[in-house]
Amino acid sequence: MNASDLLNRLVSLTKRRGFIFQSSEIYGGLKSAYDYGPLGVELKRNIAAEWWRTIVHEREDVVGIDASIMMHPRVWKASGHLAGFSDPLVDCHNCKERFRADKAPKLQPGHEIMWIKGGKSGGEKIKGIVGDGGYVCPHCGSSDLSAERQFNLMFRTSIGPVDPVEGLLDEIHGKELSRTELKEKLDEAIRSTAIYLRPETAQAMFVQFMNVQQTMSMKIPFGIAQQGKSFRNEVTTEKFIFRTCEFEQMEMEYFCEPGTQGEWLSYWTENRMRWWQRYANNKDAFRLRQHEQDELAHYADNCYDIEFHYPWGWDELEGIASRTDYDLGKHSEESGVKLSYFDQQKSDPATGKPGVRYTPYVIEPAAGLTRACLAYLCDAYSEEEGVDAEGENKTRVLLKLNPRLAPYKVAVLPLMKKEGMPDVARKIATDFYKAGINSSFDEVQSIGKRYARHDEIGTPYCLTIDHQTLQDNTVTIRDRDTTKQDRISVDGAIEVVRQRLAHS
RNA sequence: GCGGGAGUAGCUCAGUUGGCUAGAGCAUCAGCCUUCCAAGCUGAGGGUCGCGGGUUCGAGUCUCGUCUCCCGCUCCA
Repeated sequence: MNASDLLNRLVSLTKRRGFIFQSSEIYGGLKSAYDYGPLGVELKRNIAAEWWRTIVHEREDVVGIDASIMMHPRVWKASGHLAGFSDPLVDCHNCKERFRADKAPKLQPGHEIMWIKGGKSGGEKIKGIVGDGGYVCPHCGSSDLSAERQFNLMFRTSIGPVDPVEGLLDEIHGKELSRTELKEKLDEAIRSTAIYLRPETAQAMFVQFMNVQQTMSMKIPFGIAQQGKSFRNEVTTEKFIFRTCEFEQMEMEYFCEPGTQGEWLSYWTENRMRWWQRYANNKDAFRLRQHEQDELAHYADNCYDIEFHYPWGWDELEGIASRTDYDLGKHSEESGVKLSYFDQQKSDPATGKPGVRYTPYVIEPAAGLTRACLAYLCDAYSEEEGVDAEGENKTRVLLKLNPRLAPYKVAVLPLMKKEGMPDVARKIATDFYKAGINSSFDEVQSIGKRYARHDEIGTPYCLTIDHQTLQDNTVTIRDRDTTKQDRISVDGAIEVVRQRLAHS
């Protein structure tokens, strides 16, 4: 099976079985937006819950928050997103590539150059003059370029019931304005009420640093964690749910003493790698990649990516950045509020007096939840060749999801719709519901088809109620991966499943 | 956004040089049957062929536009 096949089969399976649907499908679909169906939402929540459990609940040094998606516009000014998210882009009329103007090869304006008309495919050699931008196309060298255009990568909307454009209309009514003047007034009017959907969850953790540290009496080193939606008006989108304009993040900001960021970066990269591998079948599908010096964001002094081997190759899953004191520093500067930490355990190196104040450094493990869904689905998808009861060849499709991540933990199946088996099964299923173990009661069609269906949606355990159940109150428990069955008592079934989940 | 490929039932697909009421398998639903790894029988529902124009006596088929998906560029978690 090639890479494209795997992705196609996954797209097909996730739709057919109620994991992932295209957004607004009946209206032709919205570009790069997806809805999580009944099984998809379970998978996504299970992954998120495992992250929260291991990052927040099992640690004394990390607490969670859930911040508003809309924040004060100055947050984005301070973070650099308002400026940094607008990059001037240029289209090449010759080879049709688009590139960033500030990354294009610089030449003196007016300088004469040669390039091959027709782009990469070759063609006629022609001469040109470098334009006012002072650069040429980095792909073909052409100077036949479009104007620079701004693409704002944050979603902008306005807050307040009054449309800012209304007031502007009154103001300019009857006035003769040039295009430039009009654009300025329009920008000003829109900016006056503009707010942005957050392009990352991180900033709230910096902005609320003092509130969290003080109310929870947190001592450095400590972390603030958050899961939630973020929005980016991506120039392009691609590959199913891999990159979408609306996406979900699981981010943690770990505040530490300056100078210790190196060891904490090592600690968290190792910790996070182990976490990803823990729920995967193929541990080798995850790898760590250190950023090159020229690849680092301006605020980072070091950064690792955890990459997953997707059907199209290695690509990003989580970034673990050493962000120095950049973020707290910027917000402190912009807001005028001191965002620092007073460490009473240490003494001031300058004066020797007890207690020292400093701006903490930050290690940020930032994972994509929607990407996690895709990665674990890719990891889980398997096909096994075999023969059916008639001796014909068949393919068994199964999602080998870790039981903790699987949408249903248990399927409760009456062997037949007879002899009261459905009633017995329904009672067992109800006990599982009450025990907080997500389970499915399923009596539709033959037992073989039901096993196959649950293999395909990743249900790790099937409990089957058969003739013997009616005699001695036992059921069989079938393992998804091996298809082996054990016979266990009905009364102990919940405990057996709990034990297996605990050890998976 | 640019270049390439694609879009017919829930899924996978067939549909001839433009020509009968658009089909198959699987899936779904109902009934019968009762059998532990995608069983059988009977029946049913489900499509304005992605959407919108155009050409034509006639369009799933030709043409234009548009939307969406996949591949490449670009960007990022």
